Amino acid sequence: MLESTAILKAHHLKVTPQRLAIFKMLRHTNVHPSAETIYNSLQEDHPTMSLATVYKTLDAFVQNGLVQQLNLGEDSYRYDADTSPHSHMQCTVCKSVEDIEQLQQVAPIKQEVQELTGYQLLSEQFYFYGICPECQKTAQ
Amino acid sequence: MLESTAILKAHHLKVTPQRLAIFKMLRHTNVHPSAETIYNSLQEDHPTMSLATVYKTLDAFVQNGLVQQLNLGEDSYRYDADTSPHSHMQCTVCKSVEDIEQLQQVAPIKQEVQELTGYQLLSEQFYFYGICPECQKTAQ
DNA sequence: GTTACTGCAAAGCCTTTGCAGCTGA
DNA sequence: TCAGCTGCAAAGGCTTTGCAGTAAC
Repeated sequence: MLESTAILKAHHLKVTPQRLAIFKMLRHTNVHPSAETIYNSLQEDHPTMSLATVYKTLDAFVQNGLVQQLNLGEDSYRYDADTSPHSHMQCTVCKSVEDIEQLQQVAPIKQEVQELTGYQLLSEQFYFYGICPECQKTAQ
Repeated sequence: MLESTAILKAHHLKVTPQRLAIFKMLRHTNVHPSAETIYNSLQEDHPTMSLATVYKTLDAFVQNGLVQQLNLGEDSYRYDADTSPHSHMQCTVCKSVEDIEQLQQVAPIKQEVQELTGYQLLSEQFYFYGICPECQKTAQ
């Protein structure tokens, strides 16, 4: 994995401790945190960092394609440092979000949409909702 | 098409002029309006109706499965009276939203996700983004 | 030395809530 | 009648903005 500092520099973003902390945290988690979650989890190491800085930083990352903003129909956005094209799945019980990488069936559906609509397709977001294996066990 | 009044009654919703107006408007449009758009377009016929009533009404409709709430990553939600399972496509230029009905490739991707994740799949939302035929012409 | 970022507070915006009065069934 | 809806105003919650001070380069 490339060094976080190098990636920020490559995008002409000034490397500050706050930015590094947010970026590294996002790259090392798979929980798809919200701005508030990020803020809280960095409170201990960066007690003076403000929520506004988290938002501004996340915005800068999204603008530069370093992070992807997820809109799962909750009250707030979630953020994902995995920028490869992939889908997301949310458990309707525990609200956790999982990445679904490399679905074979994405290409055919994109092609069908393109043929059907005449749109010049730029991107897509697939959100799946269901009950995760863990919560299925608990329910029994 | 079933009468709007009958549909509301069937869901034990009191039939008020405001609700009828909102429901009919949604059933006769394909622009996927926001709460504010609905409010504005009904101002002439229902000048005393408040935005809060629009929100409360839309919430009641969504709870009863009469209307579906769309989350396209804009500042506000959009609403769609077409409750059949279908996908949505938004033009990134003119921001218009189109329904995409009966995609053949939805079933295979759902099956792939189910097998891959072990989730009990409940629902899904597919959002496509691109440039519509109209805007493609304009750009040339 | 500049440019751009941080942090605080305040504001913005969409949406929800509380409540008194009204109305549909 | 009376449960439930409307409309007004106020509040809520997430996110953005303005600005002075500060830090990165």
